[in-house]
Amino acid sequence: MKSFQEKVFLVVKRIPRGKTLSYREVAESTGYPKAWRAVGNALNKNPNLHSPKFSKKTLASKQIPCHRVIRLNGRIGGYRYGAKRKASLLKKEGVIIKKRRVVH
DNA sequence: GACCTGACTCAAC
DNA sequence: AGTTGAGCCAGGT
Repeated sequence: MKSFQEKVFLVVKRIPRGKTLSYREVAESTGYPKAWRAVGNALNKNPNLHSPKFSKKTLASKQIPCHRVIRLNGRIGGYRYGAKRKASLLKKEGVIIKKRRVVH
């Protein structure tokens, strides 16, 4: 039985480039529709972020694209290395951001 | 097992 | 539009 956070990582991993998912969507995909809080928690401990290789300058997370997970209202939300980086990362992938909000 | 944390969400103001 | 309090949940202490 995979732990909850492993499922989260799995779901996040298969988010296609240029697309975003809300924490709630991710939670639902894992089978825990109301565990969005825990989703954020899981991403915070994301193994990807623990890897020094990907810190600071290297934005792209090849393992887990945690930057594609945003808030329900379209706002960026949080990011271990700052929401700004998350936003620029998203932009680079083709996501349109206006006034710190993601546009569908 | 109880208590605290947090990259969340919702409703109300 | 920004803040606040309550509700939510897995994981760590």
